[in-house]
Amino acid sequence: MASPTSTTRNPAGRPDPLTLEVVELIGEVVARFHEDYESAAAEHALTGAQARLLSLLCLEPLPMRRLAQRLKCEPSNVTGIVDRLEARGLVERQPDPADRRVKVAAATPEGRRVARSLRESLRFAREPLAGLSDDERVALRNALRGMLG
Amino acid sequence: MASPTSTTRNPAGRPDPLTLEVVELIGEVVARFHEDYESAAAEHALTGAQARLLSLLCLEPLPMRRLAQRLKCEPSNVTGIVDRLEARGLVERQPDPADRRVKVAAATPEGRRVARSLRESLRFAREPLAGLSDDERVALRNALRGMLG
DNA sequence: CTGAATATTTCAGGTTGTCAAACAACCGGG
DNA sequence: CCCGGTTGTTTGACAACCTGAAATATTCAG
Repeated sequence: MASPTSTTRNPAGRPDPLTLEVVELIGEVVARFHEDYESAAAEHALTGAQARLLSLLCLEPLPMRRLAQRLKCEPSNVTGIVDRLEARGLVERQPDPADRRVKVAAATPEGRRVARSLRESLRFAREPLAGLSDDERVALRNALRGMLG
Repeated sequence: MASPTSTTRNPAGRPDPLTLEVVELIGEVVARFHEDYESAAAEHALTGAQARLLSLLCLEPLPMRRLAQRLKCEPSNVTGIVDRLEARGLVERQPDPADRRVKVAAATPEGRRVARSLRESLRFAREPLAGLSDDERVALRNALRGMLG
């Protein structure tokens, strides 16, 4: 379809050096991101899983089932995580008037406060991003969009 | 020091929309990366932690202590992971002739084979990267380098 | 030689994750 | 209406990961 001689197409067969380097770099960024996320969560006495779940619930209340889908894990696993957050008053289970089987998990005001504080303490990508010029940030955004699209 | 009116500098104070979007995008890339890594590991009957440790040992044998440093966890944790890999013949503990306290973990030939197969099955970043042009890949590489520098 | 420091392991305890089974509630067809 | 199948949540048993403290063995400095 495209370029006559080389470039642009990279069929999984033989990874070119550029792609390899980018993969390597992404690996490092992922590692740092995770590190920072975990330690920011720990500063708020949360585990990574608890922080992710709480952040989700701060956007909107969700039934346990949907929560499991978002977190890509089994619903039975979500039960325990919500249990622990509920025991600390950061989350509560509400009955769903439309379907008495489902329990909707929602962040409490305290939970939202903790989540906000958590979000603000996340320097993970902000700090390294500060070292980039606007042009570089735009290029980065476009490349990332392309990867996800 | 730098730009007169705006751009380039972004002191953590007020995150601009561009930075916010990039942070969001990085979050998604990180999530996908992790997903793919875990499932690639699972295809080889490895957990994520086991896959990371085995990959490290394929570069060079390492004492338990250093392994813990690389994995950013406690040495007592490494004991168990190496135990399980050793039970499957993928890793072995060797005595260090220079210091009888230390045990050096090394990948076995079988371990190296599994690790190679694992590495090859990692489509995580390769596939999304395939959708990018060379120019975009170069821009992405430069931005990532900038973030890590 | 003695005592402090280091490398590894063991143990107890907590969190995350899976899977199978139980239970309640919904829903559609007789 | 009621019955059977499906769906949402929880519970239980189990494995892995992870931490912290204590035990053990070895090194090293004085």
